[in-house]
Amino acid sequence: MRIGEVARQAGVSTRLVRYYEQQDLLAATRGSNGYREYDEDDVARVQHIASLVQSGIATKLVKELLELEDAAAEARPSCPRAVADMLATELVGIEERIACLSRSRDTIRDYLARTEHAAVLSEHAHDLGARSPVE
Amino acid sequence: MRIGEVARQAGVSTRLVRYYEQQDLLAATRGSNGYREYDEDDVARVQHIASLVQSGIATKLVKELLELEDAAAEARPSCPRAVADMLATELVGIEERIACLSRSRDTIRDYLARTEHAAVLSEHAHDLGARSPVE
DNA sequence: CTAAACTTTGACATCAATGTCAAGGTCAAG
DNA sequence: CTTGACCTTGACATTGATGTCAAAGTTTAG
Repeated sequence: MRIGEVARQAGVSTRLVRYYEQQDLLAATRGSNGYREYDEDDVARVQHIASLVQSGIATKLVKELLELEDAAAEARPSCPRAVADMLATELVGIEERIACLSRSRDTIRDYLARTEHAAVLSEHAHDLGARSPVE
Repeated sequence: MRIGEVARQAGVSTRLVRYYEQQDLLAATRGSNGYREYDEDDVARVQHIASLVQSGIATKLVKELLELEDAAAEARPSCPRAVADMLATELVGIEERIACLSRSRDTIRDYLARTEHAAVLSEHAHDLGARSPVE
């Protein structure tokens, strides 16, 4: 599949797909004509990247995260102490974001639930499971 | 307390505090000398704003969220259908970010737990409760 | 073959969030 | 009173994530 298709399926612009590649977050094989070629996994990867970036994760960190996932297989990975510290720091940053967003999610949900338009909650029904603890 | 102190306590630059005020996210009383004056609640508000912005929430939306929280008291708020729809849309956006960040959090945790530096997890100990479901 | 739709690279534009610097007022300690 | 630390406003610079446009090659449908 070519760039236009992957962009459409992932819901981003082709510009961004190229940008992600330029930032080393994504690799594409090239056809003999020079066109980038992708598969379904790439669509998922692009979606993942876009989500992370929209969540305020800098592309530099996104790259690290993707590498961690790619290397998820390794049973007992080894990394310099400094890297582990950095990751731990990023981890708390991410945890803080989650807590913060969870709070806002609850705020919106509670608000909507009390308006006369509570119905929109079930329309845009997503995962209206039990309120998860703020973690 | 003045701007330098609130900025220090909230962990942001004074520049940002003024920026937030300019974006109507924050209000300050003014002393007779023209200096902005804040209290502890403002520190919390600034921290909250900064967290939201760092989570990729645009200031325009942050403003909406803060207004919702401020108006949390109203028992049965009324809002135009269009506003409710907009909030519902933002809600799913936020839920997606939470899911995405939760996944990355798990990735980092799992990775660190398998390295020889698993200790950093308890050092930067934060809330190491049971892994919450990805919601 | 031709026209429309796509792709490539590269440059330039934009927008939001921040930093930084300057010129001047305020305040507190010595 | 003077000096250093802090505050004011305002302007300008930067950075990251994007959009947009242009010139040129490619592919595909008719």
